[in-house]
Amino acid sequence: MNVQEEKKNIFITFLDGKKVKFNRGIKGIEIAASISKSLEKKSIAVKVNGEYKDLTDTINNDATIEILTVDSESGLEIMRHTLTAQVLAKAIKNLYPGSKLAIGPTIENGFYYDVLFEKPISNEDLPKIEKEMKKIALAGSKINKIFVNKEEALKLFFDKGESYKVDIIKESPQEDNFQIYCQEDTDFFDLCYGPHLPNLKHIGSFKLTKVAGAYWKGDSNNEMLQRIYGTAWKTQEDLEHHINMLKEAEKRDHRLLGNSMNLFHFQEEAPGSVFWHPDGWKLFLTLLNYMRKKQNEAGYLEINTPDIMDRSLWEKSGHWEKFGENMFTTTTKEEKTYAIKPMNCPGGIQVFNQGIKSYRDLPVKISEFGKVHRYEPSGALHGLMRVRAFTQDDAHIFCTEEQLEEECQIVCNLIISIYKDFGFSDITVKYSDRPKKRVGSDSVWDQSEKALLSTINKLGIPYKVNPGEGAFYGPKLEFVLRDAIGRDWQCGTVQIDLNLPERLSCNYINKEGEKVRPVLIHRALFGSLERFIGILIEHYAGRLPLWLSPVNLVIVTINNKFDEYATNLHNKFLKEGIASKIDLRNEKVGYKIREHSNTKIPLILVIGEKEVESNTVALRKLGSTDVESYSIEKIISLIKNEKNKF
RNA sequence: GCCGGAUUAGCUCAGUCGGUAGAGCAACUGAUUUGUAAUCAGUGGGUCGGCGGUUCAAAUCCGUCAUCCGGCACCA
Repeated sequence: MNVQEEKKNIFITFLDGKKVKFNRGIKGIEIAASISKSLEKKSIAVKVNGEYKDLTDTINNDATIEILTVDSESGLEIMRHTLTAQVLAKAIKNLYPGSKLAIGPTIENGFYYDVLFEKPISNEDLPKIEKEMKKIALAGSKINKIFVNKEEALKLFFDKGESYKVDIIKESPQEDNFQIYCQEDTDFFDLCYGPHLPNLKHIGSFKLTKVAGAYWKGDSNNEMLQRIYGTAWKTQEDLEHHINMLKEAEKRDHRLLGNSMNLFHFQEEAPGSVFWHPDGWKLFLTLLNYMRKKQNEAGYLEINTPDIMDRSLWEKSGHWEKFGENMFTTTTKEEKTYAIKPMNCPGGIQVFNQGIKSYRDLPVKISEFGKVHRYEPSGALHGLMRVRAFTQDDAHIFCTEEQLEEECQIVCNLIISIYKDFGFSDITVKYSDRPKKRVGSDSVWDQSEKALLSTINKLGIPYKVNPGEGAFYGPKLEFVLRDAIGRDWQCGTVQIDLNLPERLSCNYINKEGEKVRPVLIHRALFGSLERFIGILIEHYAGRLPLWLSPVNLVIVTINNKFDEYATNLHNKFLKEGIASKIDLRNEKVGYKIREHSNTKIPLILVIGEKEVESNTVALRKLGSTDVESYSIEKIISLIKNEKNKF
């Protein structure tokens, strides 16, 4: 090959490894066309060396490429992106010419657009906007792109009155190659990093789902815009499938199930605080006792500390300054100010500080099922997931710097083994480092961050980094579980604290006979019992496994000839420690079964003539229509085995 | 806290143009004695979230507060 040719040609590598020679400056669409007519038609964008590009972008160097269609995940995302940035945005401008567009990105399963409307819109306006979007999509316009420099871009959007776009351009570090996308035969254009569909014929099925508020640039000091959410799919079938999934997920909502299972309620006089009903409290205690057992086995010592302590202690700990606005306080007649504890650590440390500790005592592991109160912002409250009063399965581990990493690992292993018992496998772990608002010196932070990072790396769990999201006193690991509707909630947590031991003067005597500071690990495994119960209810859709279920079984009679047999059986179960209910009502079996199925009792035992004659029970498990026959002894041993599983 | 929406019987919800409230389920009473997800009939049940205003008249219109819902921000 001569030099001339080398200049003219580039080599394109396809995903399957095939290498093909093309002219320098070839476009993605031309490569697609060279493969097949149908690919040319189906293609929507191209991935060049891992970067998403428009089909009309030129490729000037050797590259590995992938031609994208809406069949792929990334192709689908591009479709959603075009839908929001070109179709939704244009529909909004058509219907509300005075509105200002901010940003319109894609999200999991869909997209949103943030807009400042002259007059606020509500959910009722969505069908109208959706109709306009369909009209625009149906036109199937070609999408063209032009490049402009910063000055030109600023002028374009300034003239249009799009002040948010002007802001974005102003803040951009780039000087040239601002991409402006427009639709042929219309005057609509928008700034975008792309890529976009080549035309609107590729738009699939979509639905606008909700309107919500959102701050400009996500900063609560800025004005609030309105955010329109939508979901989009390749086909109508996919869309309907997704909507049905959402509907099913809504049925798992712990707030609804908690009501129908009679577990708890909330009321106006105590916003964010739970009224636990007998069965809910039973579940609560089952979890608490489970954790108590696990922690005893792991060498923790359980304590209990005051709920209300003097302001001075909270000032000393730093909470008063850093956490004050979230604390409930109370003042006595003598005008002494107390705080209701928002955290258990200062109390726990007072227990550690009693007496002199030797290095031989470490690590000291002190646990407390402490109920904490936090004045959470009203808009944050959400069923059991976000409350103002909750019980933590809290513990504080005091150890030497040498022990720190190993102790963190032991805790992480414990968390994972515990989540396994509840059927959680896909746990997200987040690592958060130093926030802006913090106490302690930077060298202390360096040390604690290093310890936590190396712990998680040794453990081999994949994790995400949340820069600046740590607690004010130290970096943390968070174990995140997902609720039925896909919202993430922090449950377990491991936090290193090199600050509080200093502030509250913890120490131990080392080998050399010197007083030194121990390192403190805060950790919670469920996190909050309330939140964990919320997650559990949604995870199991209310069908709690037998060992957790507040009611193990209900005995249902066919008619009142069998009352005596059923009552004896019920009493026998109770004696065996089985949570049994009995239903002797004069109702049809179907009626009783329906009712007890709705309250999610795991086992229904039906008693009729057959059972009385053969001294058996007819067992129907929740969610199944099969009926099995068991002898009394067999059913008792089965239930007891299941109950004592953990 | 912020934006939008909601609040009517124990629960789920209807209530038109402003004219003093209705259904289903549940509860209660009676009949029915029933074999695996709703037997029939009757009865009772409401300061329409609180307070204020407009009006001859307010569940309905306006204001305000509270709570809840969806997000945002916050989240030790």
